[in-house]
Amino acid sequence: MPYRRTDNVVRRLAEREKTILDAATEMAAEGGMGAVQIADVAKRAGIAAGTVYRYFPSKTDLVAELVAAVAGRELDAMKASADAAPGPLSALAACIATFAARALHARRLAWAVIAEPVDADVDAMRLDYRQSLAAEFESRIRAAVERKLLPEQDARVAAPAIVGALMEGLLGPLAPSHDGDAAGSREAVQGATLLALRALGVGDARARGLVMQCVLPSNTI
Amino acid sequence: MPYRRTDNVVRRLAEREKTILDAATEMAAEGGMGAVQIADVAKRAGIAAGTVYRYFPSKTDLVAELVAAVAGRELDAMKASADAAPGPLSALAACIATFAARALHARRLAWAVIAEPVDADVDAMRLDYRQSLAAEFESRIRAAVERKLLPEQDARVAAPAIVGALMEGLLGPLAPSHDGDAAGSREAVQGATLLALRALGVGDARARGLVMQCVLPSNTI
DNA sequence: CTTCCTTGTGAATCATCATTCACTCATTTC
DNA sequence: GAAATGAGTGAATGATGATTCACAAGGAAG
Repeated sequence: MPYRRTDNVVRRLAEREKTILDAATEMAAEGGMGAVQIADVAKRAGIAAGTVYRYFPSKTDLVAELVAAVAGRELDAMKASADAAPGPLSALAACIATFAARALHARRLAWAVIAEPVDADVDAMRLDYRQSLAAEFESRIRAAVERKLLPEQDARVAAPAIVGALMEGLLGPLAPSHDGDAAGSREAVQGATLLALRALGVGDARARGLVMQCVLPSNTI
Repeated sequence: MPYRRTDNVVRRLAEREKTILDAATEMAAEGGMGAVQIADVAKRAGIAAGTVYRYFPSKTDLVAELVAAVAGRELDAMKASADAAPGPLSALAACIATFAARALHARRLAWAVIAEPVDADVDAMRLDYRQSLAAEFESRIRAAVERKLLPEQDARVAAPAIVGALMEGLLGPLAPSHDGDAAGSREAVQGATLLALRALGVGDARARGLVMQCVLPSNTI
């Protein structure tokens, strides 16, 4: 039995895999998905290009894992803040506000992971995230509709529409920028959340109340 | 004076340019922006690849013209239907509904022209369209806000958010499909318009009224 | 320390497309 | 018809970037 992976080696391999993934994530956060190029990722991770392929069978897989990691974190945060809310409507508000606040905080990365132009293979991966994102909103919308807290509506259309509204309103290239402007960011998040809640049929006054209630605490990024 | 362009030649050249543009548009409508490749466009137009470059200095220019052509048509339709409306709020509703209906009608093309993943150069061109689109909504939102028909809000955020909501809710990969289902399409357009109006702060009841008033006539694609 | 296997390397390869260009073909003018 | 010039061609070129692979280096077992 001339060779076997030692715990030490296993740990080092896992660390390196994480290093690569982190490097790729940083590239995406700084320069968008287009900047995620194997050669550059390898350089940032301090390894050779070929080594990346010892850890990920293809670039598509690498990007898929990166998207999954980011998506998982975001979805968890959304669920946590929503589940902590007192009722279905404030859960919805919390969910939306959390997504908005966190996305705006890491704007470029969020855009890269959700929407930015890339090729078809990678795009398929991102679909999963958008899917989960929409699903999260959708189930909460349904819950609220069932309890007559929202007007009757097709949650299958409403959920992606909310995702789209938040994306374009906060992250997209047309959205105003709030670099290093904490107050402006908070306002933008509140505005977007308000808009989203109203879109679902919450009255303006009620929506404002919900926003006031939830955006401030969920500010924890 | 051994050679000069005859009217006949000028016409033929113009025709061919249009043929190329049409071919590119068809490719985009069928397979998305990724399918717009010079060699394929040339083949569909019945010419050699090199000939395309007699008409367009680069692929980016070709795509820019294609986007501009589609965008112009859409913006005109939106303006026309909005200007025909009796008041600022129904103008807004008409504008939104027209965009939604027409986009859903040529879903793939609309998606390609507005949002679909492509490279940076091309993306810059599309930005103009989104910009104009958002600007169109924005000015109408401002008009309505000024007359107290909508609650105070930041139109700079609201306008792109509406674009995003319509895009994702109707066109995006998560949106339900209504191929050849006219009734389903109309319903989707109405639902999306309703959602967009509510997002801007129109009350549910009022919004429903506006939708009923405008979606049906503006059905003219 | 030797043998064996795994991991790391990075230059070379491949694939994809836009773009070019030396050439042929068409049209105009005289 | 001949000269002149524009239009059309498509194989060759170039750029970009992912992927491979023959080899080197490193750690494990005896």
